[in-house]
Amino acid sequence: MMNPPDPSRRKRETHQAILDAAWAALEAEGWDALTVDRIAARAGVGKQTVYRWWRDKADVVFEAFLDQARAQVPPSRARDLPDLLRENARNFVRLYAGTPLGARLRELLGVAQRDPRLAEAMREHWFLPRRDSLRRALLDAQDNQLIRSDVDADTILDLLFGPLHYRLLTGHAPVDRRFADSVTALTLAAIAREAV
Amino acid sequence: MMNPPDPSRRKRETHQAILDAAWAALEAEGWDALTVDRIAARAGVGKQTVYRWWRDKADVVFEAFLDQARAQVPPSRARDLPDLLRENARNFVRLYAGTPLGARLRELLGVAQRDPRLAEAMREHWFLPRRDSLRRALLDAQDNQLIRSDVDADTILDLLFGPLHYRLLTGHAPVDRRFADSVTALTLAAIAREAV
Amino acid sequence: MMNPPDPSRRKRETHQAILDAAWAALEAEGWDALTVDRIAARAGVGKQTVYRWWRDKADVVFEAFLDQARAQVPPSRARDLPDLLRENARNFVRLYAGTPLGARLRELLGVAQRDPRLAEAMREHWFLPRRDSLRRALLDAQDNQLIRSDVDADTILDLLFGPLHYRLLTGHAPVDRRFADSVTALTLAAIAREAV
Amino acid sequence: MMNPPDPSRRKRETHQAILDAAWAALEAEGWDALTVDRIAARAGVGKQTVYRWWRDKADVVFEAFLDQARAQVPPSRARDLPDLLRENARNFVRLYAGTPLGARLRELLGVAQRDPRLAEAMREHWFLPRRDSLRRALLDAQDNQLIRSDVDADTILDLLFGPLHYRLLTGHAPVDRRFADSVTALTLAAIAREAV
DNA sequence: CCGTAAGCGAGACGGTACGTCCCGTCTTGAG
DNA sequence: CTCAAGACGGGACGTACCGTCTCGCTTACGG
Repeated sequence: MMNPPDPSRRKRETHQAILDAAWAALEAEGWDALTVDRIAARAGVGKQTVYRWWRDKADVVFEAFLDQARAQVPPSRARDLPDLLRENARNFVRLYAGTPLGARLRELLGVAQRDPRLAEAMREHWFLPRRDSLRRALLDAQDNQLIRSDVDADTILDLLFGPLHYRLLTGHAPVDRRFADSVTALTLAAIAREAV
Repeated sequence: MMNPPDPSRRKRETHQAILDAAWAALEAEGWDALTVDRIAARAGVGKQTVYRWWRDKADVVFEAFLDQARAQVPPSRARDLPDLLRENARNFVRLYAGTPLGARLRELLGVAQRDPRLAEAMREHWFLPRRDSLRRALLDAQDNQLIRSDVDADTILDLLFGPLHYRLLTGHAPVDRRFADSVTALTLAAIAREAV
Repeated sequence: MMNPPDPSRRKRETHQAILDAAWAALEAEGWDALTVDRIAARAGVGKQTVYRWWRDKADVVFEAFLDQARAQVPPSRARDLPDLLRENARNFVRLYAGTPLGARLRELLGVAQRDPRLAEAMREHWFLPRRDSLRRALLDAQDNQLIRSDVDADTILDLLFGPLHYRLLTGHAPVDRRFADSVTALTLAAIAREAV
Repeated sequence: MMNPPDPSRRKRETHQAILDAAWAALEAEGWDALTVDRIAARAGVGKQTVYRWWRDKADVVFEAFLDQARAQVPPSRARDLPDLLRENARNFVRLYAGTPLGARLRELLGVAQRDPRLAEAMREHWFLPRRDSLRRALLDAQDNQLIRSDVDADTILDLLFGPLHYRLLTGHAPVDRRFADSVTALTLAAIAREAV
């Protein structure tokens, strides 16, 4: 029915206006109060223009989220693995605990539980990229026998990020710097080379 | 306008019929296809009767979920802490990875990200009860100096459950028995008493 | 299912309290805002007690209406037929045009269009009684050759009451004393004995 | 929240489909069994589309009624005023007494008693148009001194239509051709020029 | 003078229509 | 020819009432 749109003809300002409108509305009202109608109206754009380039509300919102989050990553200053893990854990806390960005991350991950396409997009564009650099560092450390080699790097990443996300999503206890540091320390303890 | 209903006058069969209908419909169609109308119709009940006792769909469904999950907990055979942790991790995998129950848990936790009241209910009636017995065991072990005492028991629980839930929700890697055992082992390693 | 209730055990105050509550609520809010729940609550009575003695809302309300209207009929002072007709027309205007009673009469007659049982009740307990005394006077006048005898008395009554009700219900023009007198005069003209 | 819709963008077939569905359902089931959901479903239309263009059920149904009634008016053959009045009275009986159209007219007029906006619409689009041509004829006759000039034309119209509607709504006696002719004759008698 | 059956206040219940909201698709008219 | 504006089919929502039913309590009459 609908020919695939020609991306080269896409208007750059319109694209950004939609993302901005989506993020503004999202930040102001949260996921549930957000409607595609409102995004379009706020962006001064026809609804069809939104649906031409994104599949659905989740799709736009996730891109708007990425667009925002992109700006937030500070450059790493870590010099060794412990530093790096700690820095990542602390960044997580700083960026997502108690911030609009964190609230949106929670909402998006929530929606993804019932929306496989969003889930796939989040894995590919959010979780995996963030894990990749750390995974490389872990593999390096294993190669250099700085940490145990009998544990899958991905499992180690889960040991670090799992508790942080778990608390973020369940809210049973605060996600603060102290917690970040505890998790980092425990993870490091868990993967320390066995005493010889 | 509407006085709070009197729970003592609640019809017992009706209550159960609604939970059963909710669960049946949920299992058959999933969260999104589920409507309060259908729950009511399937239970042979007026829609208002649902809304009299539950605030919304999420509320009913969570109670139906609890009602189902209650039956599934096998008695523990664990004799020491490592056993207990491993048993819990394996139970998690068995009960929630790739089962309808797990799919519902994911959906509910997802919805809870945009529904603070459901979030609160899940904390109180789902997460905390499951953590409590383990927390007691951890505190015991700390008292008896079997594990490190300088780490908060809740943090240890997050180290165990965090990774499991994280994978369940993000789906970036399988949640299987191997993973359960890895996480258990790493957690135990992390909290082992320092070599003296 | 339900045995017919024993009227001798009916509580007199309760009966009146319900009628009063119905009328009070009706006067305050009009037919549509009126619910049996509210009548019962206002009367301090169980809903079932209402349904025990009346078939439905229309039934109660009509009795409440009759109960009110009963008090309003002034004694007739008319001495001849023209006087009597004029008095009736003027009473109609005074009692029903622009009064709560009139608004309720309109509403009830409106509801009766879709409720044959109410229609029947209104004919029997409202319209016919009011027509009867006038009909007798008309028949008398015909016997005494004061008016034409070749016209059905009921038709004459309709000639008098029809226009009044018609305006009351359609509201296309005011229902005032002037109109009442015009209709009376025209009716009298219509039934005057032919000039010999 | 909702801007007023732009009538020029209204889909013509949809409009008619809704009116047809409303009338069909109305004829088949009567006012009370009629629901907006069913109208929409039968018209193959979203419920919102109904509510976009009509305020409520009464609004749609009245337009559907007008749409039907429009087709039913036979051309007049009357040559003088008596003829014209008689023709109108007989048409009333033929079209509304004992016909679906009449039943709907009764129901609508009934509902209008509790719905001022419908009442206004009926006055403007139903009663007044039908009175206008007759009123003109009456004024003509008065100018030509064929009938009394001291009586308001509207009052004369009420004298003719009042009794017909009154019987239609109260049902205390048949609305038949005989009655139509009686009322016509009496009305003519009432407005005849005084014998000089 | 007591038991038993009815009336009663209270309100939960099955059922049904309402009118609103949003989704994602389709249509139109102005630039 | 594009695209803002928004009408459209579809469908869930949560509310309101209807008239029935169920629960204890209280009242009054008959054994």
